[in-house]
Amino acid sequence: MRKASVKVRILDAPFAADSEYRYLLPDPLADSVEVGSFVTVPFGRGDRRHLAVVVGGSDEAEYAAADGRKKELKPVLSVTQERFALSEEQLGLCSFLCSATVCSFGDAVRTVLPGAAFSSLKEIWTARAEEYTGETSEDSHVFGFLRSNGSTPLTALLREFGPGVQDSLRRMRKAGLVAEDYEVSESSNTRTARYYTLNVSESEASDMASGISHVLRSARQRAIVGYILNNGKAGEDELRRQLDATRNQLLNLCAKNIITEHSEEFFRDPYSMRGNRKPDENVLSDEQKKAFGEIEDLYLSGEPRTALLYGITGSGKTRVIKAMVDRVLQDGRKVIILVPEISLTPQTVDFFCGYYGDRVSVIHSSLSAGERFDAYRKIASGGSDVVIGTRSAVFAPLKNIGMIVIDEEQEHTYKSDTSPKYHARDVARFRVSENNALLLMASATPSLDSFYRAKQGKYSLITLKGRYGNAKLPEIRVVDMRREASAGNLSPLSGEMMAAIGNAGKEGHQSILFLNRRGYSNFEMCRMCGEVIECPNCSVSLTFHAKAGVRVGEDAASRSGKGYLICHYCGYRQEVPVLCPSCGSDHMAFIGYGTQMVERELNSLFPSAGVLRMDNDTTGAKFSYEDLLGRFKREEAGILLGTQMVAKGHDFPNVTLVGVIDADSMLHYGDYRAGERTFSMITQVVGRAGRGEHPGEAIIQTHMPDNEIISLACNQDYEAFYEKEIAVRKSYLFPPFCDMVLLTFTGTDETELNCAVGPAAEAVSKMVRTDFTDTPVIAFGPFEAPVYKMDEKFRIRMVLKCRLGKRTRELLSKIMRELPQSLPKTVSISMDINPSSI
DNA sequence: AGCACGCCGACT
DNA sequence: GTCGGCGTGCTC
Repeated sequence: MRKASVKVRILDAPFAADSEYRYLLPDPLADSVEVGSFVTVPFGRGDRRHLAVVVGGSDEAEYAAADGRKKELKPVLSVTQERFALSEEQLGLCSFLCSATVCSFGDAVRTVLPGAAFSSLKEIWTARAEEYTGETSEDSHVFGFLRSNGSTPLTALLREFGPGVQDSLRRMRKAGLVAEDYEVSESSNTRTARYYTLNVSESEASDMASGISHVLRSARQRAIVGYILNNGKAGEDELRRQLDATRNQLLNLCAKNIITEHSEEFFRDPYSMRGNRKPDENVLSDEQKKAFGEIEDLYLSGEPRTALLYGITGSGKTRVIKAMVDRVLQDGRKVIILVPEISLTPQTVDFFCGYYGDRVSVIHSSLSAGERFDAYRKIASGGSDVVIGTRSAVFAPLKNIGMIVIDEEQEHTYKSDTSPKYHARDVARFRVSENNALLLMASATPSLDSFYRAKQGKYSLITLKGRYGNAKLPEIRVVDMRREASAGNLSPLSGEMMAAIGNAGKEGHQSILFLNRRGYSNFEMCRMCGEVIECPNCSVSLTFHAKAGVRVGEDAASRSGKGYLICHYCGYRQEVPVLCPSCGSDHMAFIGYGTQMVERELNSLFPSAGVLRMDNDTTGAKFSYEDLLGRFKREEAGILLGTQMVAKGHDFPNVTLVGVIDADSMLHYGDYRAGERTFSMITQVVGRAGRGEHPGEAIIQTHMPDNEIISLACNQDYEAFYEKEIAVRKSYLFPPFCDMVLLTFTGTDETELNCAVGPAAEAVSKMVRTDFTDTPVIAFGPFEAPVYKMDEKFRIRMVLKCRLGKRTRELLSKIMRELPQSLPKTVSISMDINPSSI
């Protein structure tokens, strides 16, 4: 680039200082610097070197400083990371992310590039003189250290000498005694995760863990064995975090042959082996042909368009999508297909991998950093025509995108829960308009947002009504659990449910049961004083989890030693108290039920059926989803019981019964989307039954058979549900009739947080009042977060209802820039625009 | 976030 | 009179 200077964005600048800066472009660098190049530049008073990305050129060589005087620009020092240079579209994506999520430019760059390809500059110090000729003894120590150890990263020096070392280094640099160098630290590709399994029988392990056998004298080692026994296997990270285990303790246990160490060698791309399917058999029904035609017309318009493909489960959405992918590839253009979660939608992934073989790149969460990087380079160099993956795949560096597909469009996994908190749908819309391409969203239960836009004509609505083949929607029965209770049945399973499971088994069919609550019992409570055992780090009750294979009685004494109380928010675990910690009574009761208890119930009711439980506790290890689903598909078990994860994915032709054990459980979250989520979940689960030649049946257990959402879900009537729900949203002003911004104040010191929040909220309200006298922005709060204390941090929130636009975004950015300055160091703020849950 | 400038209290 | 506390404001 032949320019006097360049405009850059500093990558690790603090949010308040995150703006465009200009630097002189020295002649020797001019040829290797382009828009999108990564460079290093001196920044701040100390002229520390920072990584920056070039966003443009300029002819000027000076700038006006804050005091109005002209100042000379500093020079660009070097060009680095040339293989990562950002394309025009990627730069645009970064700016888009910044404004859409209120994040720094650096955060955006790191999101667009593979993983943490490079995090920041590593500062390395080296002695540059033979002898120390300075004055202070501190300096002489540091100098001596550098002399004898050679070049040392600053982080290591800080560890060795403490924060004062920075002053020493600066003094000695002035005297020419030491010098720093910088290198870009790329996250290593060789990270191998280690995990451990038992090498002794369960009963031996159990004796060791409880101390009955005296093999293990250290409490820590006993805890480790107990943990692995309880979980089947355990990762090293997990053991370090949960039990403070050290590598030495683990090696010790390995040496005693009690546990075995494995390293994560099968971390490879599990989808690379998928065979080829014949590229034919995609015969569309008349209705599907019509849908395809409409979508094709939108695609051919040559303008950015969005289509919402709405069709009930089994209506063949995937076939229509496949036909469109073929159509786009024919033109030599590329396709991105987003799925909610790879391991939960294996059939979609298999389907496309089968057809397109090597031309597909799959991006999924279990790729190691190195594999992720390889996939990125393959895609960037034009080696893939189709990219299929979870939300981050929306950033795939494909050129000439013709279509982006979002399958199961309503899923909340498309919204990132870490900063920058982007929604893949928004990013997809941006890329589609950059590429004049088509955005195709598909769902059986679209989000209210999208269906509303479709109804308004902003999206083109394409509907599939028929279930193809001989598949019919299952017959649905609703069971009133209040009646069960008054008839004396206190089991989580109603008489009707038990009978149906039994019948399915007798006929050689399988059942899927859905319960959105893991663990054994919900919580432990004292009958005498009402005390509920809570997590010490979070303001939530602890859930009782039984150890694998252990039968559990009803009182605390019989449960102690047979499991743990576990926090679902931070992972904290403790033994089961037999006596109430508050009043000392021994009347401790366990309330509520989860998947573990239902599993036990099923095993005793149907001892020969075979029960597979699928929840977060049984799918911890890599590929255990695939294992469980595979075993169920091969009909090694008659009953699949699990949380949300049983609702999606595989076709199980032999499943005739689907049971929703507690349809109400999700309705009671204080979230305006609880209804939407309940509806979608029930609809999905019900759609699992009767996909083969046998008619299906669904049983829905509820305490509120008259609840409108439950009954609409039972009737599978999405449109009636939509009409009802959209009216509620309109009258209470919720999305899609407004945008929501969630502002969270987090602090470790409760008093300091509480003192700071009042004035901060007042400052926010004031900004809203002064800047927005015309457009309505309504500020609510501050109030405590639903889980006020989590992982030893306290959280207080504000909610802004507004309409996102240029000015509102500026306001939000101003809040994030200015508010932190008036907050104590222990309090931080974060912002989530249109959060997936409240 | 660093880093320097600047304006007040406990020391020689 | 000076050293040093950390409040305030800027970073091309």
